[in-house]
Amino acid sequence: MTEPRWLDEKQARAWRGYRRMRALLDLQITRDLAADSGLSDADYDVLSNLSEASPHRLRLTELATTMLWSKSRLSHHLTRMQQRGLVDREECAGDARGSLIVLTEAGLRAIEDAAPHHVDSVRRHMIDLLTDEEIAALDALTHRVVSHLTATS
Amino acid sequence: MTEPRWLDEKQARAWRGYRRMRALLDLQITRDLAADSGLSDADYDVLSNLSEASPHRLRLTELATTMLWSKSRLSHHLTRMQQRGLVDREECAGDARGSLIVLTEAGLRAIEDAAPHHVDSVRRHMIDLLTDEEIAALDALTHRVVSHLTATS
DNA sequence: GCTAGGTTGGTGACACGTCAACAAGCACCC
DNA sequence: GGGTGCTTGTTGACGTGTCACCAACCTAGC
Repeated sequence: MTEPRWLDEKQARAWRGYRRMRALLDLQITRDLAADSGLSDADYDVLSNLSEASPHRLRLTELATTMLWSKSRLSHHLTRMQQRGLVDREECAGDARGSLIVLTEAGLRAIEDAAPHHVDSVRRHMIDLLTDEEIAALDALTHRVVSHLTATS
Repeated sequence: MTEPRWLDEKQARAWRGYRRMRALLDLQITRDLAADSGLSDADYDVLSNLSEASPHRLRLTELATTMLWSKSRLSHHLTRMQQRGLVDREECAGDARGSLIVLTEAGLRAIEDAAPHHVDSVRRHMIDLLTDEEIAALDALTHRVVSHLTATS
């Protein structure tokens, strides 16, 4: 490290703002989700990904990579969700190692009940507070950062 | 819940982009921090807050509220950091219940060594990828959301 | 003073995440 | 077809976060 290039005033403000929003928004949305639906963020993400899949089932590895989770974490979490009846595991035809994660009836009901509340929460605490220009800027900026991060690693 | 107002295309793109950036950026910055300095995000935040305090010490409750952490979490984390010699606890003159969290010499060295690398990481993976207009938009937008969230709760 | 009610920090039990290791299965190549 | 090496999903141990509870302490009102 030669001469560290510190952030200037504006950059520092933006960075700290981002960090703080991130933390507060997380807390609030987690709270709302738990109060409205009894689900955790993690539960919601798993259910939502499964519900968007073709016949409501996905390979564990596939689910893990799209969620940016480790297989281990997902496996642990799925056993807990399985005990609550939200998902199930099926054997995978064609690959005897694999297991298919299936959305159960109860899981489908859970995500369908939760989604409207969740969208409302996201709107109230973030989206509806932004102008169209800010939405566009956020879209552009986040996607640029995302492609940088997925290219590098 | 009457008629749920789903997100339109642009809003959904921005929201998903935000979520994905958030996750990827976290992973990357955590990785960098661990590789460069052997610190976790949590460690860094604690040390950075302490180093900015007047005589390098803060009440536990004060630190917890500025970090948006529970006192319990902070207390647990501090005992671990204390075992590594990064912080220490002092008795609090004037309030026998309280304890002052103090930055040790080693803790100061740790944060001073870590900071340049950390700033570099933040620049490379986010700040330097944004235009000045985007920085300004991010600043405005995050601070609006933050004040909404702090006002409500 | 002293009592009632709030605050402070800590603790133990439990939920969750990470990491390393593993058995089982696939795929390829000779 | 039988190594060789990679992939898949699971497990156990351990580090970390959450929650409920607690003792010690402050503060105000009487």
